Amino acid sequence: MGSPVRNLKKTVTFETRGSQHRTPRYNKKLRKVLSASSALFARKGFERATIRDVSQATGMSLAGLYYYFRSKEELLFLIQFTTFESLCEKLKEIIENETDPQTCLHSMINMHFEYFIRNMNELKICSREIESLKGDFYRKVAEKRKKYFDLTQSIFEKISNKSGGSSAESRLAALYLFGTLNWIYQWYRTGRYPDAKELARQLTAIYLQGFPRKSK
Amino acid sequence: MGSPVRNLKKTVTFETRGSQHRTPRYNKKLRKVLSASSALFARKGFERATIRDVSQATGMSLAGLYYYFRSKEELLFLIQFTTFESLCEKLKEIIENETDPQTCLHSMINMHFEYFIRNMNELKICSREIESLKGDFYRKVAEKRKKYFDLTQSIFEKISNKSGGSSAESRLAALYLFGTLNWIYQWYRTGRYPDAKELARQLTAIYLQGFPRKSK
DNA sequence: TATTCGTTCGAACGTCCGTTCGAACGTAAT
DNA sequence: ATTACGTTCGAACGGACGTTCGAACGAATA
Repeated sequence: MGSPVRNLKKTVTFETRGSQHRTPRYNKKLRKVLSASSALFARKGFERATIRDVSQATGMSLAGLYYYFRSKEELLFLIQFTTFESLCEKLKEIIENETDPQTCLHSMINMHFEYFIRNMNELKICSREIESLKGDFYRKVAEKRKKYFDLTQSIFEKISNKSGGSSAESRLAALYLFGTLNWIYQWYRTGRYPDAKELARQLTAIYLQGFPRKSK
Repeated sequence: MGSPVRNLKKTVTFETRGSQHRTPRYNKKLRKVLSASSALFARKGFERATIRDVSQATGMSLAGLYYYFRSKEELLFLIQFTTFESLCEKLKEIIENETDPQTCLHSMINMHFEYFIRNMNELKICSREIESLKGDFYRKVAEKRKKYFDLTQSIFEKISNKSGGSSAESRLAALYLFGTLNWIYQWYRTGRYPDAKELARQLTAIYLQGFPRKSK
C-alpha cells in the first residue's frame, strides 16, 4: 500500500489528527521528518535545501524518506498547510471569545508573536516560501492563508466600525500588519528582544494610538 | 581584458555612474541584462530563475552573457546593491532637508512607496532574496541595508525624542515599519489600489495616530 | 585594406538534484 | 516456523544547472 500522505491532496481528511491513519511508529517518524525539514528549509531556503540534507539530518536513507512523502513539494505543503490551519484555529477562538475589538487586536498580535517564538522555523517558511508551491498545493495553502487574513481584517473592521461591510482602510491596515508580522523572522533572535507579550503590547499600541511622540 | 564588472567587489567605484568604465554599448547592454534578470528573479525567484532564462529573455547566448558578469550571484548582488544605494541617497536627502520629524516620516514612507511602484522587480528582490547571497556579496549588501534602516530609525528617534541616543522603542518601530514596506510586493497590484501618495498617507497616519477608531 | 580589440557564440564539462526500483529487513500475527 | 506487511535501503537514472573554452564575428582605428 502506498503512503497515506498520498491522499492528502484529495481527501481533505488528512490531518495529523491523532494518529488514525497509520501506526504510531509511522506518525512519529513523519513528525520527525517534518521537523527536520522545517529546520532545513528555514535555514537554507526551500530550493537550496536538498532531500539529501533531510536524509543526513534524520539519519534515514534517501529512498527511505520517500516512504513518508511523495515529493519535496508535498513536504513544503505539509509544513505550510498545518501551520496556517493551526493559526486559523487559534485566531477563530480569539475572535469568538473576545468582544472588545481593540482587546481582540491585542490578543491576535500577542498570539501571533507567541506562536512565532514557539515555531520559528515553520513561520519563517510560511512567510518566505509563499511562492514556492504551484498548482493545487499552492491553492490549498493560499486558501488557508486568506482565511487567516480575512479574520484579521474583520478585527480592523470592528474597530473602525463603518457600519459593516469591508472597507478599504481595514483591508490596508491588515495588509500593513501582516507585513510586520511576516517580517519578524528577519530580525528576531532569541534572548535579544523583549518577550512576546511586550512586543505585542508595543505593536498593538502603534496600531491603536500611533508611535508615542514627544510631549512638547 | 576581463569584464570591468570583475572589479566591483574591490574598487567600490563601480556604479553605473554615467558610463566611464566602458563603451556606451557595453553599459547599455549591461543595463538590459540587469533589467531582464530583475524581471526573472522577481517572477521565479533567484534560485528557480536560470541563466538560460536570462539568455532567452535577452536573446543573447549563454556564454555571451558571461561577458557582463562573473557569476549568477554577482548578478543578484548588482541588483540589490544599486537598489539599496539608490534608496539610501534618496532617504539621506529627505532627512537633510526636512526638519519636522513627523513630516520626515511621511516623506520617507511616501518615497519608499513611489520607489516601489517604479521599481517593483528590484524591490521585490531586495526583500525576498536577502539570504540568497553569501560572503562578501552578502556583507556589502547588508551594509547598505543597515544604512537604510539606521536612517529610518533616526527618524523615529527624533519623533520620540528621548533626549538623543537610540531607544529600543524606535528600533522596534523601524523594524515594524520595514516589515510593512518589505511586504508590499506580496499584495500590491497596479491599478487595484490607491496611488502611492494615498497609501503613504494612510500608513503614516497609523504610525502617528493609530488606526482610526470609531467615535462612540 | 590590414589590424586591433571589444563582443558573441556553439558546444561541451562536471556536478548536483529529485526521484525510482527491486530487494531486503524487522516485527507481529497465524 | 511461516506468513504478511510495514519499513528501509543501495544504487542508479535522467535531467537541469552554472560555468568555461577557444574560435569567430564586427566595428572602429591606423
